[in-house]
Amino acid sequence: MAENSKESLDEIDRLLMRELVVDGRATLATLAEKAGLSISAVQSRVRRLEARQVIRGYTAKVDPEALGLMLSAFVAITPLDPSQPDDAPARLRHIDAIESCHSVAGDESYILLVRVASPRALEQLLQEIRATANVATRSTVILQTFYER
Amino acid sequence: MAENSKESLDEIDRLLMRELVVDGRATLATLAEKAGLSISAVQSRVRRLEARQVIRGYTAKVDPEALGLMLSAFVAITPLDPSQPDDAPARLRHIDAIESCHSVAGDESYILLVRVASPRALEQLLQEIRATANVATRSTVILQTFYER
DNA sequence: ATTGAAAGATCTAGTGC
DNA sequence: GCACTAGATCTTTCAAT
Repeated sequence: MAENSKESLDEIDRLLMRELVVDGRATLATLAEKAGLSISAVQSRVRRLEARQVIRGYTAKVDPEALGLMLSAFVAITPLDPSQPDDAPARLRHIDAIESCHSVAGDESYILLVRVASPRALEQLLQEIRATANVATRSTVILQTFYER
Repeated sequence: MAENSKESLDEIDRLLMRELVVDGRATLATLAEKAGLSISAVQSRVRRLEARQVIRGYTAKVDPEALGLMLSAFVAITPLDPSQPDDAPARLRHIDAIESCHSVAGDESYILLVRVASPRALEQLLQEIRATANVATRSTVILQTFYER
């Protein structure tokens, strides 16, 4: 994980990022007004934040249930063979249903967040995960999501 | 959680959403080209997806570590007093460090994802969570995030 | 680093099919 | 539901400070 900046972020940078998190399509004109700067000044700041990868990109927030992904779950995974190199995250990367993958300091090695259409689809996904990465899985089904920011 | 559409999404809607998840700032012209439709047609579809809340908004993806939030953790919480109404998510909603809040079908009632600057800040946050919602907490520190889509 | 201004690209709203 | 057009708004680029 390389460091990505020599200079730190000032208050205006933080303001711009806060605004862009709230509205990823905010125009430079809007941002300039809130920051009290000219459009060009805001533009160069935003481009710099993007180049430094402080801002990694922009995305639409989509309702998973609207896409038919009615079931979400945390899946904790434990490698079964300690003698093998543990490359589970790389092996699992191609599986679309896996939204995030973290290594953790807990009973298990990794925690995934997955989204599927149905309990049946979760079962199939777990089989795929176990077969692909040679791991045991422990799943915690999400009943309701109150907020995700 | 009310249903939000009578008509289902067609292939073009799905294409547009995929593109907008990859690039939340994609222009209507770009989307129109990929969809093989006119700009107006794409515009009305995107506006309709937004109105139906299939697309819930747009956001900049910001590197938490660039903001000084060096430590992320899952926090599982258990209400301590079953005789009280369980409104933990509402009580915790105002805490900025909490990125997401789900109720789950597992040993605990809720799982939060939190981001803080340091172990010391995590300790303070846990105290705040326990005091605010009258709950026990069990934390799992994230060592590395391989991907979050 | 910030400003200002001009040219080009994009969005929006209206019309008609 | 889709396409086309015109006017408004936004972004980009560049010279200047």
